[in-house]
Amino acid sequence: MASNQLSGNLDLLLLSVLTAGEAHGYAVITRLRERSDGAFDLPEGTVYPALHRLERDGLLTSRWDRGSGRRRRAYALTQDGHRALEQKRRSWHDFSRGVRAVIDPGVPRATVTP
Amino acid sequence: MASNQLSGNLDLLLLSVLTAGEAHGYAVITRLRERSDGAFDLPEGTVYPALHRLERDGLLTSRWDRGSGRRRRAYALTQDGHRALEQKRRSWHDFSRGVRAVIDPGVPRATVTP
DNA sequence: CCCCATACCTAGATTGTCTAGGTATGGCGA
DNA sequence: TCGCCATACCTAGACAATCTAGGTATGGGG
Repeated sequence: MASNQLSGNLDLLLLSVLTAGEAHGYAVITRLRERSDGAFDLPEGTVYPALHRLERDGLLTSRWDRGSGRRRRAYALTQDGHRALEQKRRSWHDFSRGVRAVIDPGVPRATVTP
Repeated sequence: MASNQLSGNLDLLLLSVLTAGEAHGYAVITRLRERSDGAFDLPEGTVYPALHRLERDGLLTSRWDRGSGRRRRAYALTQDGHRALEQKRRSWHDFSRGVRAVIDPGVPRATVTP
């Protein structure tokens, strides 16, 4: 995948994989890789700080999980997190529609006003 | 549009609007805004340095155009530019497919191997 | 003849992702 | 049983890209 292409869309991806339910950081990375068929294989140094930032901004909560022997920090979406996810999904659709409109000149956009 | 969403995809957009033919920087900004229905209204401080970078990397050439009174720097795609554009289009398609796969869990991807 | 849209430019701020390190441990294979 | 690897977490600083905020100049319309 191109270098810094996911800049600005990482939050959308992280929040998305957490809609399936609580997960810890390492599992987020794994899920992301699996769900994208290997396209998104993010380094830990990218994901952990991003999760911390999202928690700081109130979109995620975390708890230490000692269930399976090994210590894990499990993350879950907050109410604000769900709202932000919806907003970011819309934003993504607008953005990708914009890109398509620019790179596929043949296909005109639907006109909004009659 | 979300803050830094176009990070990593700006080159794709710039090269795309230049496939229609030679254009100068200001016109690139205008075309981008029009073609995207206002979604991409990029500041000059973003576009001019990006054009310089693309020229430095050999994807664009430029010439000073004194045709219409006012001085303009007209940019055009090079051979490498065309190739890079194709590559970036493919990269975009892979990326957006990946995002869709992650954010729309219901829709499974086509399996590549039989 | 004045003003605004056009047209160009750049230094530095900002931000986000990645590199490159580090620590710790549970479980499996030898 | 013991060593090693995958799991699991973390952070400081590098790096790259975009944006902010300035600046200059000019042609043409009102």
